Amino acid sequence: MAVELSKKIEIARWLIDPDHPSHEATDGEARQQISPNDLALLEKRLKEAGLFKVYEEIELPLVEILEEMHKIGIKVNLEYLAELSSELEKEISALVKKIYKLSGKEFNINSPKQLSEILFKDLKIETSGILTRKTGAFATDYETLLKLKDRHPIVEFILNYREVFKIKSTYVDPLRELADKPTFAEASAGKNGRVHTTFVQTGTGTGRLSSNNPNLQNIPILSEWGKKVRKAFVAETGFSLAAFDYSQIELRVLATVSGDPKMTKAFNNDLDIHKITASNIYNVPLEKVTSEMRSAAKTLNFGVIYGMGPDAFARATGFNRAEAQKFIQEYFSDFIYVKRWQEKTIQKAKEVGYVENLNGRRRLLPNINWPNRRFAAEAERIATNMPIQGLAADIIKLAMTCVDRMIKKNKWQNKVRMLLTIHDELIFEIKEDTLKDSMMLIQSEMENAYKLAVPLKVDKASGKNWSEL
DNA sequence: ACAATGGTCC
DNA sequence: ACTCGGACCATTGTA
Repeated sequence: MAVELSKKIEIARWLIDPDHPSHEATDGEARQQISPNDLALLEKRLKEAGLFKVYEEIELPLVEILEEMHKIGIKVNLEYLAELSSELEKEISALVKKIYKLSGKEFNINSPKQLSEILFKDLKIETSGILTRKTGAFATDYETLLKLKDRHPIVEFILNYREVFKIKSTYVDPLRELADKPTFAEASAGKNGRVHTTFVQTGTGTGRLSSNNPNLQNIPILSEWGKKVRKAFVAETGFSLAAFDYSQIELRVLATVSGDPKMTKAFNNDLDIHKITASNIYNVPLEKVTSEMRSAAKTLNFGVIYGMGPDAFARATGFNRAEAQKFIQEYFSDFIYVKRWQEKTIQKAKEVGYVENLNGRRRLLPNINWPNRRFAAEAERIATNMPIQGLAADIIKLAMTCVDRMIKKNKWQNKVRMLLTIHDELIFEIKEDTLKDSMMLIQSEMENAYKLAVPLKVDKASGKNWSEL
């Protein structure tokens, strides 16, 4: 089955300028109908920009795979979700009562404005060190409330309320609402309690996919309530769910693009990268690395990918600014190739006005040369992040195509179903009798989907529901 | 409708 | 005062 012309055009436009909103199809609005001739023009531009391989070998093969994933959907346990919803409802009303009692009046807890009034005016909680918002109200976000925990007993209940309300309103209830409601009619396969997310292929600046209606790429995992949400995603009778995630794919990409010998060596020896980093920046032998040291190193590793500055690193770790600065300096003296690669990448971006990853996927950076340092710095962070995030995205997209091909080669279409892609992770629904064999092959396809300077490592797990993965 | 605030994920 | 990349979505409150 061939890819729709309009889809090709959408993808082509997006590849040329991924941040430009115009590639998305709009309905009623006065939007020029694009003639078939324009695709030829767009494809010519793709070739000129070195984007044609990404277009043809990564994006186009993915179109039908994503359509299939949308049609199949993932099964949710609706009875369980209904119970969970009423359990949450009870929890919410209990918390509401306590909060009203402690505040002495009824108000809308969901309103940051009203909440701020209650906390800092009515209850007269000390405001020292509390940020104020644009609107003038004091902040009431999680970080802030944590600071207030010792100042008033109500805070604990607010925190609990926030969590429970979030779970119910953002996940549990929408999932119930969206079950059996695919976006396209032809995807409907009757009432079987499946949720049909849409993976948007042209929705990000870096090349990643996004997911909406519902977004299944941000289902909770950390909290206990979050795990209960994950339990709602189940395999059909006779099937299991199986998850495969790339281990440290972005840092492996960073090791590759920077050519950093220390980082490369760490991955080639399959060592714990955060521990290695900690050992380097703290100048202690591996055996002397504590969990706190590893944790700080982990933050720093991610920070480097995101272009994090000293302030953000300090805030994330609790170090003061000077200490944070010292650690960052130490990091770059240890991983000097990483520093050099970042500088080179920014330099190049300033010259040509865009960045590109190893496959030629690009992102335009119109403000990287702006005099406004705020904007320029933001563009610089994007410049050093996109080649990493964007290559990781390419890899998983290629892996999806490889796995799809493998499934067809084995005639497993009815036994192995690709359901979800969550940036560095793929989730399948697999018939029991094929579980073991197919899991080995999927893992292998993913690990061999792309050649980096270091191995790609994929961890796998299976279970009857998502929380077991 | 849209901005502001807040929260969940990788 | 503020510098952490990429997404989606719920709710409130104002226009």
